Amino acid sequence: MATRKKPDVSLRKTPNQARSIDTMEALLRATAHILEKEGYDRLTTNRVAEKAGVSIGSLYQYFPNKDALVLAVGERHFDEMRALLHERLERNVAPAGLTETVGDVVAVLVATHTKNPRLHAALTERVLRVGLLQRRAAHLAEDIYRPLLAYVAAHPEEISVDDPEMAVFVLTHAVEATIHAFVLGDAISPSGEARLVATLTTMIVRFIEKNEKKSPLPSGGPPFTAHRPRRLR
Amino acid sequence: MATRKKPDVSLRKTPNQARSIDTMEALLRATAHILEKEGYDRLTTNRVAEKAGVSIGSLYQYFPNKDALVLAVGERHFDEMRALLHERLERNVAPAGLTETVGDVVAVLVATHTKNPRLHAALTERVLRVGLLQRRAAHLAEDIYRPLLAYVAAHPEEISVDDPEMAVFVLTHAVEATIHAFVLGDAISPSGEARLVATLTTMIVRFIEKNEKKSPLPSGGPPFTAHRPRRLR
Amino acid sequence: MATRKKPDVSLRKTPNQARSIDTMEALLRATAHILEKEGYDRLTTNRVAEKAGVSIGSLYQYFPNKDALVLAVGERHFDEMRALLHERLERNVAPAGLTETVGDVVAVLVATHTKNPRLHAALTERVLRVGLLQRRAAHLAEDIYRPLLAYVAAHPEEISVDDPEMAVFVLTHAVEATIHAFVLGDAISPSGEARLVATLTTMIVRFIEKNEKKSPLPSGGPPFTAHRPRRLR
Amino acid sequence: MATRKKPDVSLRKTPNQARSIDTMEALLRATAHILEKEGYDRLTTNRVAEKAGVSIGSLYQYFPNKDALVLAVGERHFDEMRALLHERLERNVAPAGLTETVGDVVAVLVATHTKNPRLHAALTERVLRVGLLQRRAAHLAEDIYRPLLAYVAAHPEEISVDDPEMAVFVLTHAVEATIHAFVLGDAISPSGEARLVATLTTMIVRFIEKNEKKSPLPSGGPPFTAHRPRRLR
DNA sequence: AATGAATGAGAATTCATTCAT
DNA sequence: GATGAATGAATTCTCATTCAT
Repeated sequence: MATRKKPDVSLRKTPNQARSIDTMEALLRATAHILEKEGYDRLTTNRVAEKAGVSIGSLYQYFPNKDALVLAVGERHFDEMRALLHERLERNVAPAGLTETVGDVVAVLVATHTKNPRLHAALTERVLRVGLLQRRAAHLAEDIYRPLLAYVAAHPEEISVDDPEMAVFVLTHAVEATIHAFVLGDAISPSGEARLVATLTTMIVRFIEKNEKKSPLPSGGPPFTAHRPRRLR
Repeated sequence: MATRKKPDVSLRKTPNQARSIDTMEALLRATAHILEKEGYDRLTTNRVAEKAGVSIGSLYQYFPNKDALVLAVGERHFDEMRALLHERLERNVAPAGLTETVGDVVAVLVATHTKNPRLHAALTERVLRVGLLQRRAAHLAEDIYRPLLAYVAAHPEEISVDDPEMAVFVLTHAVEATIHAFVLGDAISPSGEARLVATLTTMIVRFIEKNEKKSPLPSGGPPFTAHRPRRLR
Repeated sequence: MATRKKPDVSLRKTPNQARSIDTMEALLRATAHILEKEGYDRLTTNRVAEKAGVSIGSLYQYFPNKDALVLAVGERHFDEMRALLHERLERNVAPAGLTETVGDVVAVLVATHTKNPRLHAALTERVLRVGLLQRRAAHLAEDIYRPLLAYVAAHPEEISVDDPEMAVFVLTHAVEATIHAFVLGDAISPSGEARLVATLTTMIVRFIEKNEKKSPLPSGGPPFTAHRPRRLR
Repeated sequence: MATRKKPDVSLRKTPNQARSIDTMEALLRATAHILEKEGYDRLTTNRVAEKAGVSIGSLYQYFPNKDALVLAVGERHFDEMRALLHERLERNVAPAGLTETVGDVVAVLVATHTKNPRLHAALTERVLRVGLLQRRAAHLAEDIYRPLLAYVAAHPEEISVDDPEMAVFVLTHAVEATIHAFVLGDAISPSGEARLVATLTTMIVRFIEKNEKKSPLPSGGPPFTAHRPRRLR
C-alpha cells in the first residue's frame, strides 16, 4: 500500500549550536503535537514549520522530507516509551508469582500507552512500515516482555502452552491492540484502566499457566512465519 | 482526528434504472479493488471513475464526495462479511461443547478475514471513524458472537468471568486485531491458519471457562464506558 | 548534465472536444512564446498556464510534467520547420549547378531559422537532450540535405572530399551553429542575410568541389563515431 | 531575455591575505568542478561552499551573488585558455605555408577545448551573455587568430575572400561550434581528433585561399552588424 | 443522465541570500 | 573575517469537486 518510493530519510545535519538544537526540538515537538491532536492526514510540513515557529526552509535544513521528520518523531517516541518501561519495571525486582509478574507487565504497558495515545497510534500505523518495525518488535520482545520471559524460564513447571510461537504472536498483538483500542476511547477512567489490567492479566495467566485441558487443534507444525515482521514494501 | 468537515455522506440518488445500478456497482467495485490493491492513499476519485469505466461526473451523481464512496464500500463490505458469517454459522446448529462453539466462531472469523485483508484493514482504519463504528460493533456483538453468547447463556455453570463487560471489550479487540495482523502477514499458510484458530480458541476458552482461581484485581465497579464507540468526529 | 530523472513525457490525454483542443493549443502557444521571448530559465508551468489563460490544473491534464510540455513544443516546432523546408525546396526542381544547389539549401536553412530564433535555440539546447535528437538529426540529413546529397550523388566527378564522414559532421555543425549565431544577433538586416548565405555557400562549395590540393593530414582511419548522436543520458 | 535583474557581479573584496586567496581559490575550483561534472543546473551556492570546504557566508564575502561566482570562473577559464594558446603558438615562429599556419591554429584550438569540455560549454552558454562576450571575442580575434591574420597580412596574394567581415564571422562560429560538438561527443579518439583538425583545416584553407571562382552573391554592402557583440540583456 | 474539461487551493521541496553570533 | 542557522519566495505537481454541454 501507499508509500512507493523510499528516499533518504536520514537526517540532514546534526545540530551543533544551541540555536539549531532548539529549532530541531521545536520541529519534533510540533510534529508530535500535530500527530497527537490531528493525525497524520493533517500533518503538513508547512504546518509543522509554522507551529514550530520556524521557516519552512529551516525544516528542510534538518529533515530531507516529511517521512524523515515523522520517523525521527517515531524513534524518539519509542525510545521514550522504552525508557519509561525500563524505569517502571526496574523497581519490581522482588520475586513474585506468575499473576503478579504478568500483572506488572500489563500495568506498565497500559500506563505507557496512556501518555500520547493518538501519537502512538499514528506512529504505529505509519512509521512502523518504514523499517523501524524490527527494532520495535525486538524491543517489545526483549525489553518489555523480559521479566515475563524470565519468570517463565524460571518456573517452567507452572507454564504450559501448546504452540509457543503462535502464542507469542497472538498475545503480542492481542494485548497491544486491546490497549490501543482502550486508550483511544473517550472515557479512560482510572477504574477502567484497573479493570483493563485485571482482565488482560487474567486472560494471559489463564492462557499460559499449566492446565490439564488440551487445545482442540493441531499445534506446532511447519515453521510458522506469518508473524514475522513483513518487509512492508 | 483528521477530517475536519463532515459533509453529506448520504447517497445522492437511489438508483432505479438498471443502468444506474450498473454504474454504481462498477464504482463500488472499482473503489474496493483500489482499496484492496493499493490502499487508501492511492485512492482518488478520478482513478475510481476511470477504473469503473465511468466519467468523473457520474461518480458525483451518485456520491456527494469521496468519503461517501468509501463509506458505501464499507457498508457493503461489512454486510457481505456479516452474511458470510451467518451462512457459515447457521449450519452448526448441532449442540456442541464450549470449545467447539468458540472454535467455530473463531474459525469463521478467520476465514472471513482472509477474503480481502487489505480492504478490510483500510476500511477498519478509515471508515469506522465516520460513524459506521456503531453498527459494526453491534454486528460483531449481536451477530457474530451470537452463537457464543447463546452457548454462554445456555450453560452459565461452565462460564466464569469476573468483569463481563470488560471481558467482551478485550476479547473483541484482541481477536480482531490478532486476525488482522495475521492475514496482513506475508505467509498465510493453511497450517498457520489452523494454528491461529487453535491458539485463539484455547486462549478464549481458558479465559472464560469456570475456574477456581480468582482474578487479581477489582472487578465490576462503576459503569464502564471505555469501549463505547466514541463519536470520533 | 542536468536532468537526472526521465519520467513519462508522453501526453496525458488526446483532446477530443473542441474546447480541449483549444486549451492544448493555447498551452503550446504560450510555452513557445515564453521560450521565444524569455528563454527556458523563465519558463514555469504556472506562467505558461497563466499566459494561456488556463488553470494550472488544466495544464497537467494534458502534460504530465514540464519536460513533456517543452518536448511537445519541440516536436511541433521541428515539424513545422521541416514542413517549411519541404515546401521551399520542392519548388527548385529545375536542375542546377553545385553552387546553385548549395546556395538554395543554405538560403532555405537561414530563412527557416529566422522565424523563431530564440525558441529554436532554447529547444536545441534543451529538448534535443531528451531523445528527439535522433529524429532531428535524421531530418536534417534526410530531408534538408537531401537535394544536396542528390546533387552530389548525381555529379560525383565534381565532388572531392577526403574524409566524407567527418566532412558531414563538420559541415552540419558549422552551418547550423553559424546560422544560430547570426539569427540570435541583434541586427538581422536583409543584406546581412544575403551575405551570410553567400559566404556559407562559398565555404561549402570550395570545400567539397573537386580540387587538386590534398588535405594535410590523415583521412579515413578507424570507424569514426564522434558525430553519432550521443546517448545523452 | 531571461534574467531580469542585473546586480553587482563585481567582486566584493580583493583578497590580500594568504588565507583569503586560498578561500577564493577553493571556491573557484569547486565551482569549476561542479560545472564540469554536473552542469549549470546542478550548481548551487551551498554546494559550492560545501565542496570548497568553506561556509556559505564566506562565499558571499567574496562574491555578491551566484552570477559573479560563475563569471569569475569564466574569466579565469578563458584566461587560462588564452595562456595555453599563447604558449603553444609562440613556438611556431618558423615561417610556414598557409595550410601549416591554419593547421597549427586549428590543432591548438581543438587541444585547448579538450581540456574541460563541459565547463567550457557551460560557460559559453551562460557567462557570455553577461558581458564577457566582448573581451572574449576580442581574445579570439586578437590572440588566437593573430598568427593566422599575420600570415594573411604577410601573404595577401595567396588569400582571396569576397566578404572578409562575414568570412571572419562565419569561420569563427563554424570552427568553434564544430569543436564544441566534437569534444562533447562520447568518442573522442586521438584519430578522431586528427581527422577533425585535418577536415577543418582543409575547409578553412580552401575557403580563403586564392581561387578564380567567384562567389555567387553580393559581397560587402552596407555595414555588417550581425556579428557585433550584442548587448544581450 | 452522462460527460469530461476545467478549476485552484494546497502540498512538498529548493535554493539564493541575509545576518546574528 | 568566518560561520552556519535561518529565511521565504518560488516552483512543480495533485486531486477533490464543479459545471457547461
